[in-house]
Amino acid sequence: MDKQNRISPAVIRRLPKYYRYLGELNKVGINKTSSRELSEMTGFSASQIRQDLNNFGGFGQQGFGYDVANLRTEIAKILGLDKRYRIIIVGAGNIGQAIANYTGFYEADYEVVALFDKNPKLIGMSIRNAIIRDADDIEEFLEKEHIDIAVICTPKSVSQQVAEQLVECGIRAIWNFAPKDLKMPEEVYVENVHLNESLFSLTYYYNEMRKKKGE
Amino acid sequence: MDKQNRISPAVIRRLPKYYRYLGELNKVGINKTSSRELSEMTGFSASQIRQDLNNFGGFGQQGFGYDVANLRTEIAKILGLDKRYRIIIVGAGNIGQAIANYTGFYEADYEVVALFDKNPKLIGMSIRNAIIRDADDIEEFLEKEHIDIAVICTPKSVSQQVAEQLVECGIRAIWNFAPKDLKMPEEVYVENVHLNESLFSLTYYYNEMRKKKGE
DNA sequence: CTCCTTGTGAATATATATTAACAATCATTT
DNA sequence: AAATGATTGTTAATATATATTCACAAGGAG
Repeated sequence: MDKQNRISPAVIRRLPKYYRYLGELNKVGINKTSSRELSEMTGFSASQIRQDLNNFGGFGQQGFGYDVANLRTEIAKILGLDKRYRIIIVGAGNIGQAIANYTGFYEADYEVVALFDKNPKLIGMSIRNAIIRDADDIEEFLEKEHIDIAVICTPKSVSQQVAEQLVECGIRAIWNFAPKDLKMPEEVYVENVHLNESLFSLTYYYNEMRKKKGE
Repeated sequence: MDKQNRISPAVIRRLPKYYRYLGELNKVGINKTSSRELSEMTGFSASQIRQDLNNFGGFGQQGFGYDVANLRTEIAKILGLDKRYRIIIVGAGNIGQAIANYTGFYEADYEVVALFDKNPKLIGMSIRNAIIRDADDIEEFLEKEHIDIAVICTPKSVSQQVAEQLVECGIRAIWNFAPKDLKMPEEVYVENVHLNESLFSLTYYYNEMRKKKGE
């Protein structure tokens, strides 16, 4: 009941997409859908969608389809979006502030509880009810407050060190925006958003297209 | 000479990582390395690294290894980082501004030429030499200026429409931060950064770990 | 009763990673 | 100048992960 239960990461990556498309259907007032319809919207095959969902149980009605709101709720439960998450952001520069202001958060129940920075000019400022605190107070803060997810938006030079400190204080989930691969014990899950790698890939494919067109 | 030459996307995604690690070696003053050493740093197998590089030619010296600076330059060429790119950012909200301020850009020769927004309060402001202009002037602007890459940081509700407008004006590379899958003709390359999907995946794995620990 | 779509399994295809092997060849040492 | 040791470039074989395709019984809606 361990290896058998393990769901392919590719499936997990698709769930948020299903969730998003179901949200769009919901918003337009459509409350019934089918794997075929979802296929047209998402570009994934109907069969794949059914198989993906089947990893977690049967959420549809045979011969009928899926109830949009219900399926959306079920996917939310699978992802854990039915719970509340308390977040801190370490590094309150451009990216850190942008994340704190990011409204996409609030679709689910994520709450940015605090930001941390070294820069005295930033300390004391507040962003959407969250105060920017002195980075030296992280440990003290984490002793008192329960935090689920830490977002690392520091310069890469200190990211590893910051991550280790956070883990020492009990953090087990890191959303890493620093352009560095954090070396972490395996009980810590790190989700990377490497913007420069993303941009470099884009650049490669942009040039490939230009070559193709030029020939 | 088409299907044979096509390089797997997985390889392309690894190149920026090699580039980054070589940069770090360079910075520390190390000018010679090997696939074995790179393997230890990156976590990819030495054999895989050699195979990846071999897709593009031989950059090392048999019996010796790789010259760090040279290999880095070669990877830069492959990705196209030896050229200059002119960028516009559409949507000058939190994310748009953060991207404009993002210094990771300037490792390579990317230049943010302008931002665009609808909000009169933002229009006229400037961020690092780039002025925020009226979104109504995008077409006019693109007629006069050559732009390589457009970054979409608008709300999702208008992202598709904005993208179509950009493509009409000749844009062929889009870096999309809006939580929406853009439907584009195939001569346009879209690189998505879907922050909420990233966060939702993180949430899933965070909960999986908690379950494992709880049992 | 009919039609439709799910849930499910199986078989196959494709993409990617892993492993092994080794000749070629360069730097270094002797 | 020759021997040594190291590491690339390269091919091949295999393993794994993921996607695709087909099929169809089961069961609910109408």
